[in-house]
Amino acid sequence: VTIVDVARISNVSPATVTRALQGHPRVLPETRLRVEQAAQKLGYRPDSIAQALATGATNTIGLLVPSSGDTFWGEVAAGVEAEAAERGISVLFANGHGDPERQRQMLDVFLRKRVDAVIVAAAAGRPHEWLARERTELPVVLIAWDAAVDAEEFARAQTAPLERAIASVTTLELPGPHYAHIAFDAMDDGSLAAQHLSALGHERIAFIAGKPQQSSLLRLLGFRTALERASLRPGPIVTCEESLEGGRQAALELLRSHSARPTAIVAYNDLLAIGAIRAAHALGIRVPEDLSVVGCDDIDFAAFVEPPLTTVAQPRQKVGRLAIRLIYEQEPDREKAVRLLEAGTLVVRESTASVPKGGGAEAGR
Amino acid sequence: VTIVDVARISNVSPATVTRALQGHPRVLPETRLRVEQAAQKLGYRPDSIAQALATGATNTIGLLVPSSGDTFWGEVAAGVEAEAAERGISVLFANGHGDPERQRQMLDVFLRKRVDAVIVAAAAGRPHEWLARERTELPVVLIAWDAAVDAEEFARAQTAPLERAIASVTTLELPGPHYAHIAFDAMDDGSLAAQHLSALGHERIAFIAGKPQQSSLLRLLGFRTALERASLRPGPIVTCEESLEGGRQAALELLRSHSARPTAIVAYNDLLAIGAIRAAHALGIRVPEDLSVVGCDDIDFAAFVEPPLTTVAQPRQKVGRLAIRLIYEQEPDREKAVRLLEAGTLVVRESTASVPKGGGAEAGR
DNA sequence: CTGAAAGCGCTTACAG
DNA sequence: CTGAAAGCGCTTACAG
Repeated sequence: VTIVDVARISNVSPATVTRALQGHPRVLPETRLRVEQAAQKLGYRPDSIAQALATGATNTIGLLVPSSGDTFWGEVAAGVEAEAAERGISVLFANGHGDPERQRQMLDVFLRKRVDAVIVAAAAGRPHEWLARERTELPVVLIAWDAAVDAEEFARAQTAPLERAIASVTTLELPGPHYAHIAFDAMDDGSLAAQHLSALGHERIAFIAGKPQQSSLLRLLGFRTALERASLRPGPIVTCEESLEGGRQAALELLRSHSARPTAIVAYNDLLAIGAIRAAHALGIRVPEDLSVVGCDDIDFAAFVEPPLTTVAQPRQKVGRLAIRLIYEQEPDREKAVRLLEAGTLVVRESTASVPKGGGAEAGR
Repeated sequence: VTIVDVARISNVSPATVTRALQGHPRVLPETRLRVEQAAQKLGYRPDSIAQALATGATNTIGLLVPSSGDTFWGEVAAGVEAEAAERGISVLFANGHGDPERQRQMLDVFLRKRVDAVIVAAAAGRPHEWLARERTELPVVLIAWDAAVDAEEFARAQTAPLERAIASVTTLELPGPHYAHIAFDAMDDGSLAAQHLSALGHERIAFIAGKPQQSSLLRLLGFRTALERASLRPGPIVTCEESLEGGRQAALELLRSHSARPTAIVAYNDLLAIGAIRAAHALGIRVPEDLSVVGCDDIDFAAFVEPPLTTVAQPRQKVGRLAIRLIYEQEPDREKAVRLLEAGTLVVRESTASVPKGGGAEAGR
C-alpha cells in the first residue's frame, strides 16, 4: 500500500496526500480528514526509504562502539538510543571491535546508508586520520576518544612538575578540528578520588595506573593535583596491565614494601581496584579498616564485590544523549571543534574509611 | 558523486556501471576495469537508499531489546551484530523498555524503514497479539520470549506430579505460529544445576523461584526432574521478588528453619543466588563448606562475588547469531513455526562443594 | 488549496 | 556485451 493507493481512495493527488499527512498548513481541513481516514483504513505507512531518497535526510545516525556486550558502552549506547528515539531518529549500530580497519569498514557502510551523522565511541587509532581518508562531509561526533601516549611521556608525567605535565598532556587532547568530541573529565575523576581520601585523613596515598593512555595519565594528574591542593606528597605510583590480575600484582608490590605502606590507594579503574582489594585480603590487610581503595568508572559489579567499592561514576547515558543533541541542535560551525567535558561523581561505598589510628603505616611494620 | 558521474568518466551507461561493480558475468573485462578505476578515482559509494528503493531489499534488520545497557541483552545484541556484519547486513537498534506500547512504536519505525526482518528479544506482552495488529508480512524472530504464567498455575507446578506439570507448561510455550522463536532451554538449566549438586552428594536441595514466568517455572521443573532422576525428593521451594534483596530474604527463610536445613540451594538466577550467599554469610553459614549455592545466567559479576558463583551460562551470543541465520538462511515456510532450544552450560566456580560431613543438616540444629 | 511534472540514485527486464 | 527506458515511492518547486 503506497501513497498512490491513498491518493486514489481519497480522490486527491499524491502530492496532496503528502501535504495532508505532514500537517502542511494549506490543506482544506476536509480533504485532510479524508486523506487521514483513507490512510488509516489502508494501514498506510509512508516509506522512509523513498522519503530519504526524495529529501536527502534519513533520520538515522550511525553508532560505532568499541565493543558491545559491555555495560559501559552499552549504557552510552542506551543514552544515544533514548535521545534519538525521542526525536524520531533511528540508530544503526555497529561494533568496531577496537580495530581501526574494521571501524573504517563500518563507517563506510554508514556512509552508504546515508546516515545523517555518525557517533564514534572510544575510537580506535587516530580518528582524524582515518576519518579524513573517507573524503566525506559527514558530521562526526566522537565520544571519549582516548589517545595513546608514548611510554616516555607517560613516565614523565608521573614525576614532572605538575603544571608542566598538565600542559603537555592537554596539547594531545584534541582529536583534530572538524570533529566534535565529548569526553569524560578524567582529570576531575582523579581529583575526586584523591580528595575523598585526603578528606578522610589519609596522607600516604598510592596510585595504580593503567596503560599509557590519556585517560590514565589524566586521572593520575588529577590525583596529583588534589594532593598538592591538600599539601600532601603523592605516594608511590605503579603501572600495570589493565585487568584484575594486573591490579592484584600492582597492589601486592605496593603493600609488601617495608617502607611506609600506603593507607589508601586510588586505582585507574574499578578492575584494578578490585584486584587491589583481593591482594589486600590475601595479605591479611583489611579493607577499609587498614586500607582504603577507590576505583573509577563504577562498573556494574563495583557494588557487588566485598566490600562494595567506592568509585567515581561516569555520566554514561548523559554523554550518549549529548551526542545526539550536538548533532541535531548544534549550529553546524564545522570549523570550530566542539569539545565537551563531562565530570563524574563520587560514589562512596564501603571500601574507604578514615585513616587507621596512628597513621596506619605502622600496621605494616 | 553518483553513478552517472562514474558512467560519464568511464564512457558507459549507468546500467553498465551497476553491472560492472556488481560483478555481473557479462561485462567485458576491459570495461569493468575502466569502471572500477573511475569509481575508485571518484570515491564513488553506491547509495544504499537508492539501491533499497530499486531492489526492495534494505539489507537491514531491526533489533528490539527489552533494555540496553544490560550485559545480558548487550551480548545477545553483540551476537546479532556480529553475524549481521559478516553478511553485510546492518542492524537498526531500538529499546522497547519492556513496554508493549513502546515496542509497537519501534516496530512501526522499523516497518517504515523497510527492514528485511525484525528480531525481538524478550518481547513484552504477547507478541503474537501485538504483531498481528501491525498487519504485516515482515519476518519476525523472537528471542527468549518469556511468557507470564498465572500465579495459580505457578503454584501448582511446584507440587503437581512432574509429568503433568511439564505437560501443562509446554502448551504455553509457543508465541503463536508464523513467528520463529529461539529460546534458552530453561528446563535444562534447572536440571544442570540440580544434577551438579546431587553429584556432589547433596540430598536436601532447596529452590528459590522468581516471578511467575515460564522461565522460572521451567527451571523449577528441570530441577525437579533432575532430582527425581537421582531418586531425591526436592527440598523446600520458595518464591521471591527478583532482586538481591529478594534472594536474601528467601534464603533467610530457608536457612533459619529449624527442621532439616538444606545443604544446597538452586536459585532461579544469579541475583537471587548472590542474595542467598549474603544471607548465609549473615547467619555465619559458610559457602561452600556448609552450603552450596548455584545460580543461573552467569551474569557479569557472578565471577566477581565472594565466593565466585557456580552457575549455568546461557549461549547469549550464539542465540543472537542464530537469529540472523534464521532470517537469511531459512526457507521461508512461514506456516510452520520454527522453534530452537539452546542449552546452557554449567560453570563450576567456588560456591559449590561436596555435601558437608554428616549430611549437613545437623549443622543447623 | 491542489495537481502535473520532475527528480532523488539506483536496478532490471527488454532490445539489440 | 551494452544501452534506453521504466520504475521503486516519495517530495517539492512551479503553476494555476
